[in-house]
Amino acid sequence: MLRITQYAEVIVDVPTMQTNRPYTYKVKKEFENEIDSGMRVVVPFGRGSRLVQGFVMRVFTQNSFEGSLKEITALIDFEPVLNTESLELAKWMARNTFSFAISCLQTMLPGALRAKYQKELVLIDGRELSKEVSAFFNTRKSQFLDEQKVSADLLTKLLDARKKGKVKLNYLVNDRLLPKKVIFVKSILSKEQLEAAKKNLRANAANLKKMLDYLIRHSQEVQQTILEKKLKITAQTLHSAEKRGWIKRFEKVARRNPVENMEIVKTHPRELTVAQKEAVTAINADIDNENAITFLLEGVTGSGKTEVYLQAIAHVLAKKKTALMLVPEISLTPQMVKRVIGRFGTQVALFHSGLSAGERFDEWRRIKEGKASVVVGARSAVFTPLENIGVIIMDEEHESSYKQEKMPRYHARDVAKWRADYHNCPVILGSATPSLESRARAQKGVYRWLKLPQRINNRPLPAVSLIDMRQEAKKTRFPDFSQSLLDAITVRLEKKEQTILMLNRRGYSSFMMCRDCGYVLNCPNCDISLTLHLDTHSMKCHYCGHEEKIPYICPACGSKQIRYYGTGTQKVEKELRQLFPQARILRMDVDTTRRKGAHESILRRFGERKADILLGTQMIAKGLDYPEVTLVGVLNADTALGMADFRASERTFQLLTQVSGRAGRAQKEGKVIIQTYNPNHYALLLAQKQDYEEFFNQEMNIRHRGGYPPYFFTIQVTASALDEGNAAKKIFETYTELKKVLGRNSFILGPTPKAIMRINNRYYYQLIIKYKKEPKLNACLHALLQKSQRDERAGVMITIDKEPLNFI
DNA sequence: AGCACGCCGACT
DNA sequence: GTCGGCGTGCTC
Repeated sequence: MLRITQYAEVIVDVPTMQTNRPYTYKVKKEFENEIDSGMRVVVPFGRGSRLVQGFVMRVFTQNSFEGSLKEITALIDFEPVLNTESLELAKWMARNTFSFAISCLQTMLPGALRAKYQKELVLIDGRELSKEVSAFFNTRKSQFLDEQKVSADLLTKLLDARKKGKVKLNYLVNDRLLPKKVIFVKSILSKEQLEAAKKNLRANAANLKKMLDYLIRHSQEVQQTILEKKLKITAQTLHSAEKRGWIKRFEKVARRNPVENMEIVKTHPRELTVAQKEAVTAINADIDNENAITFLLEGVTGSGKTEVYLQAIAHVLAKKKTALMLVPEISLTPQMVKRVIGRFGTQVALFHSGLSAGERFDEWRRIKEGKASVVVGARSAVFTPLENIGVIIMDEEHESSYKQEKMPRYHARDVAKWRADYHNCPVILGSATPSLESRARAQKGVYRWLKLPQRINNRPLPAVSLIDMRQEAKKTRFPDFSQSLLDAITVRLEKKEQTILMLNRRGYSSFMMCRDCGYVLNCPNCDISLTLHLDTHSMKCHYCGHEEKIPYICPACGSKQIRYYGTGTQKVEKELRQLFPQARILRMDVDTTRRKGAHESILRRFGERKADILLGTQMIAKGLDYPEVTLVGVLNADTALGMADFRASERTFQLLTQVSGRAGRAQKEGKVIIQTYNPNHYALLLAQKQDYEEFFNQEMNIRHRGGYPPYFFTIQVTASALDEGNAAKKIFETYTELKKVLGRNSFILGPTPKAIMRINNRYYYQLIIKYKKEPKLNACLHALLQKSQRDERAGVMITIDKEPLNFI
């Protein structure tokens, strides 16, 4: 019988421009019936044929590659981890975001499925080894090599031994996949035997007795940790019971449940307002017609957008389809999660960065196996392998966290629309303050525009006052608090109502400066001042992580007159405690929420009214709904306005509108106090009035005059190098190249050095292309990247960011 | 990324 | 003469 040789196109895990294309491999006979596209494989790559992970993109029989082919070493998966849709999406994304295909493929999988490489040194000839090398092997035949842990001296000796053929270097590809093993406990005695054992116990063996009592009552197996918690006993007791032959302990594979300890209350569909009903009807019609259309659901805070989402999801589920709901990381609060799970139960899968690698993997697997039909998650959830999607929802669509800031620089909104096209289903973009881009598209009829103009029960919007801090700051001893805000807090404390205080920290930090000579402590690697951290008692660089002691003497002039400028949450907390010693204060910022679950626990405590004041950064602005909060204070509304970014007003308006919505959500009337140094700025005045329409009009005018999005598309090209001159040279070369190609209706801003020109000793230069229509631009930029491969050798890197959100 | 090849200077 | 520096090219 004639056998046909199979070949496979593989994308290898070598993230560089040069290797960013499929390579053809021969498929061994033994894999012929197993191999499929979307599987991960191990392949030999490069001259040394080191083993790397790869993704099979295509299996075929007609090979056109002329050179000699290597064989696939091993299949990592029994079945594909990526389906056809994911592979197609990855290809599209790589092309559209100027990213490596391998990076796109990797981001679609949970981290646990990403390859981990280990280097193994194998001893071949043990004679005449140096002392250090012998000590490294320490009688073993092979040893793992971690370059980070081995001294530079030993490393050269090891590599030397390798060159002499005494030692061989192997590359191992491991899976990080880790099914969770849980220890279970089960009694192996009968009730009678247990009773007998209990009688023979010493009188003071209280823990053993507790355990025997439990076992007598419950004969089924139980998880060890749960038993320990329930009976307040330790593993010690269980070990001793095992030794006595009462119980057996054994391992089981378990699902990690991210909402294990959450109390879920069943929720029911709510009565809809007229506007909500109209929205649901319109959406459901397009769900039924399998229309890949985009809706913009614009509704003020408290107008019931979530209920619209939930009813659309219910409609989809009734049709035996699935639903994807994207939420910003920051508003994936327990409140929101409870509401969705309360409605749809165990078919909901959660997907966000707060989960451990194991939990993420388990949720991903549930989705893939079709055991979850609703996915709620942050940005990366847009890639979850749901099949037969009936609706995709993106809440708070204006949120900048939907755009990934590192390779691949995708926007979840674009991916959502791509998938909606693939599945023929509608997308719902929801927001109280839509991005100008989306709102403009709705106006032009590109999106279907749905509005929820009324708050539920016609609750009044809270009264918002702007406080001019230019005057106020002079009056008080505490420059962060105006008298009006202090008075308002005092009243809430007396009435036992709650207060939320927000500190806008974007582009803002507390730094150290010498009063005598003006010296500012900067990072040695980056062009940025170090930030004071009171919890670790150190000065840290937020870009490269550099950390050093807090200076008490000026390093420049030796003066002791050192001051700390800027407002950090820690400093404000200290001031608050002085001002209101009787108040219970909770602080929520990156420092207090780093630990897993800390975020939830702070919010829960506040929700249980265990604190009077919640002080935090932007992260408290969204999604919270506490009826007892009647005062919201924004300490510094305008730090974002000071930034040279055309989106500054938009961000400020969105944030203030958002945070104002936190006050007075129940019966009690809410009050919002915004402290600002720019009380006449239109973004602040219109946020005060909660007038999105007027803000949209004014801002669009400004964008039109300045030639900014949404009137123009933008692309940012960055060149970076260790040597400043090389980076500058490259960006000017790029500029000249682009000038040749661009039409007369397109513009280039720059080239300029970036605002923070040096990060981790690399210098950054950038230019921004503004265009309306440039059909050849994509191809041109790809050619540019292709050509700059040679410079990459010299350490000059080019990155391209389509529609960047940060221009600095 | 990682490895080999090759072309230069400074050493046994 | 050869050892080793790292610029350049290539990986199915």
